[in-house]
Amino acid sequence: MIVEQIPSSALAAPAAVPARKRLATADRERQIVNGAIRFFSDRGLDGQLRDLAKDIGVTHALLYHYFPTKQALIARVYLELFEGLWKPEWERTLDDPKLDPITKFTRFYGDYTKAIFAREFVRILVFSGLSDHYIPDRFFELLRKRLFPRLIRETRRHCGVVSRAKPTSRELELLMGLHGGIFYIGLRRSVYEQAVHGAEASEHDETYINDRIKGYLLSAKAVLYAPQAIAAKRLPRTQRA
Amino acid sequence: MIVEQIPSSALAAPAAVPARKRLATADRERQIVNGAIRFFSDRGLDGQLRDLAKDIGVTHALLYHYFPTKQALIARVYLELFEGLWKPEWERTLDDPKLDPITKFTRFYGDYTKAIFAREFVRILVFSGLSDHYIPDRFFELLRKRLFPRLIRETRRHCGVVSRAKPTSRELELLMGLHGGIFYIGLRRSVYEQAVHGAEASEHDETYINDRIKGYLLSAKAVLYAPQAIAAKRLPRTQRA
DNA sequence: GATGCTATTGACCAATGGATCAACAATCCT
DNA sequence: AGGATTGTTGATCCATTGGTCAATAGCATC
Repeated sequence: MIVEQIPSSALAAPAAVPARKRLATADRERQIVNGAIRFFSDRGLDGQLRDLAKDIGVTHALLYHYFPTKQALIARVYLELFEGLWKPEWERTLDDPKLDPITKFTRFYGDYTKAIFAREFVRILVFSGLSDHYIPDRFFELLRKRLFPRLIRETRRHCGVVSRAKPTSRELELLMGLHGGIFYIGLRRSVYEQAVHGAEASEHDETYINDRIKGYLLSAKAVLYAPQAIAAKRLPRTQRA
Repeated sequence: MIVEQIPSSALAAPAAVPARKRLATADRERQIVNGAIRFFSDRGLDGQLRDLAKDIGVTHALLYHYFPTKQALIARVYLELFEGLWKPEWERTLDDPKLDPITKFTRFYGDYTKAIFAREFVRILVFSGLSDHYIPDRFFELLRKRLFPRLIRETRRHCGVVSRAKPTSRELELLMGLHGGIFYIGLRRSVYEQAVHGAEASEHDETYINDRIKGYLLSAKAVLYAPQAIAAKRLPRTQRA
């Protein structure tokens, strides 16, 4: 997604530094935007344009040739990072009548995390959350509308419940336990920068995520839809002698 | 924790603005530190000292009378926020031989979240994670040493497993699913600022958290320690026809 | 009420950093 | 090759911001 893909000449910079390289407008813009995504996701939105420019290998004045203000550049970064993130196929998978709930959950989260765990995305999501709330606002809107209802529906199906009623807070919060627990992997990796389960690589994510999915679906059955669970719903809390 | 508790006179500022109020050193320092915690947790560590000073109601020069540099003030904020966070009683609860695992988990997370969900802490934890990693580094060290081993031990006990072996990645990651899912509540509330399950207040946290705990312990039994789970451990993933 | 201590301030400094612009030069076109 | 086009730069502007300091004014003590 965020890999530099500049025509050819731009990257080939051998020993002799080409004092001034003139790129096609579109190419330079691409280069700046990609550089900005990487830069801002790393240093935060307060990062200095002069440093960004240095990273790219141009003068900071040039940035103003392509973007009127720093804010405009950030807006572009937001846009770029956000659009193309959501894959409509995810919804198709979750709606596919031929798949069972576990498969849907597994396939969805396997692919979803591949996109969502991109370091750039995780960090800018959080940066944005801490300042303006631009990204989280839009992102959660997406999740609330397109994702969570489907996952609740599949959870119910898995548990043999047929209701088409609006998801309850309790159902949603149990799901958020799964969803948030999964996102936590990305947070540990890209924000806290703590080693996630031994290996650095994200190769084993899928195993652990599948464990969690299985656990979630299992517990939904017992916690949400078992008779005693429904009975306990009214109690403020489970008081223990 | 972070509530302003200044002697009396300092807060009573009626109509006539007391042009210059002279406080005891300790009181003013307290006021500055508390103000700094709130300020930096809100605006980030890049917030300007002049703004912080304005919030407190003093000149920014005064801050330099109490702290030699901005960095020193931030260090103090870190210190203040971090020390006094960990309650040794948590370990006592988890080690109490008279309690069963579910009770331990429930009591622990009920109390732990009360401390950890403080807006100031969540945000500074994340701010720090995104820049230096001071807080997350120390905090996770704490969790890894004092908390996770105990929770794994109790998980095993709950599942009727007696091993005293070092926690496996798989066990840890399932636990991280619970732990991270719970932290996610704080993240949604204090960083994303998305409504958490309808109500703004955190009154119902406990109910939802208890659901998750029950779900976790239940699924641990099935996912980690059931015979087929142990057999499946070696497979790269659960291949589904 | 006079005196001394020091908490507090306003003014100032220097570096930072977003933004501007005239001048320059790489590429394209004829 | 010569000229037009425009991508690119260096110099500069100015508001911001961390940090300093001499002067001021609360408060305690006698």
